[in-house]
Amino acid sequence: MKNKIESRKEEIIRVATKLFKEKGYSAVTMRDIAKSMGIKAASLYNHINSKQDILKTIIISLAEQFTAGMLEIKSSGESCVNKLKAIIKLHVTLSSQNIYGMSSLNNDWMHLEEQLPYYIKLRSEYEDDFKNILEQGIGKGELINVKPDVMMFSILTTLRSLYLWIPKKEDIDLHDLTENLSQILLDGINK
Amino acid sequence: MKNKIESRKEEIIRVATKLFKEKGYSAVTMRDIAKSMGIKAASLYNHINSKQDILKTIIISLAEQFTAGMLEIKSSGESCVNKLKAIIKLHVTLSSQNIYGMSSLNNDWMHLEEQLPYYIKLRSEYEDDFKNILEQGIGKGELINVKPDVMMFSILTTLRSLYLWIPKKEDIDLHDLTENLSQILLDGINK
DNA sequence: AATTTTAACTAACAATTGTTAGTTAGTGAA
DNA sequence: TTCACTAACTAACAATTGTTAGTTAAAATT
Repeated sequence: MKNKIESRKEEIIRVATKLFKEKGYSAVTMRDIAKSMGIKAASLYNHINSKQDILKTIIISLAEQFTAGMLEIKSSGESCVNKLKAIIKLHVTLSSQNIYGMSSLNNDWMHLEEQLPYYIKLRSEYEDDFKNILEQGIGKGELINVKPDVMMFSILTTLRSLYLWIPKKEDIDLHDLTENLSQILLDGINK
Repeated sequence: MKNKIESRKEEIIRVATKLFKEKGYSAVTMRDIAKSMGIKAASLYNHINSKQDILKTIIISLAEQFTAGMLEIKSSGESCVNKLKAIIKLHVTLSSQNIYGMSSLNNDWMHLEEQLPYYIKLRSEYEDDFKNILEQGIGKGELINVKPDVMMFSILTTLRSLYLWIPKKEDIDLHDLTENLSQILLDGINK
């Protein structure tokens, strides 16, 4: 059952994810998805339950990967600065592996229906964990004493937008990117 | 003709802008907009030409304000760091005055039709100007020598996402926010 | 008072939406 | 060979979409 080769269902989700990034969930029709695969819209329903379900699969799977990553970082016992570097790396990794899906995660989460409260819970907990790390860093004197809200917003929105930027640089080295981002986000650009 | 009081057309645009932020352009119907105003969808067409036209008005007007702001900064003769601070202030100002419209600018620009090339031109030029300032800063030794692409991406995506964050803090002082952001974006958070 | 203008309305349109029902050709297992 | 299964198809559906036409009551202008 679980083959290495892509199942038809996975293909639908992959194609849909790319279309969702280009036009947004609401502007993509089932006929668009079908046409991209060279079949008819009705045929999609042999493999998936609904359009909603495609979106849910994309978003929840990604959100849970971020949650799992944060859990590991949180309990790593590293310094706060190292935890922040690990968060940066987590975003670079997941974003580069899911450049299309990140768009739905960022822009189409409000079109989740039953799963909306669950998504919001995951996101809130992620942000709380992030903020806790920053607050500890301030408390221990590792970080400057600026409002952790503003700090988190600034860093997290940069990381959340990585998907917009990674595909533009085909030759990009992800390790370099992680290093450069860490430097910029942690130490600033001012000499 | 040009009264201080809001015209019906302006009211439509204001209401639509808010709905576009909540659900995205494609998911908002003319009947949604009309319902929010307590009238019927057909009545909207006494004041506006099309749904497209509402989006165009929102996005192009905002994009042109950013272009105008950048033009002023570019030719100010200030140091690069001060130019960057001015850009931060520009984004805080325009974002706080247009928290709903910024969402369309960021997420619904691809649904522009005739005006899409013009929008893309404005955006490219803005980013080129931004990058030039960074490159000059590096050349003069004001800024650290990291890829200006990564620097611009990091700062600009933070600034472009301000609209998501400003409304959450009702008591926010915009001057404080500008200062905090300048510190974080320019000098980092590492002590 | 007569008129034009404004801005709402109802009714309808053609196109498009997500989805279901029923059918059919091909594939692997019994 | 027979059988069940897979995955495509055509046809259709009810609902919703942006928009237009024609009407009407009130307000502004003459």
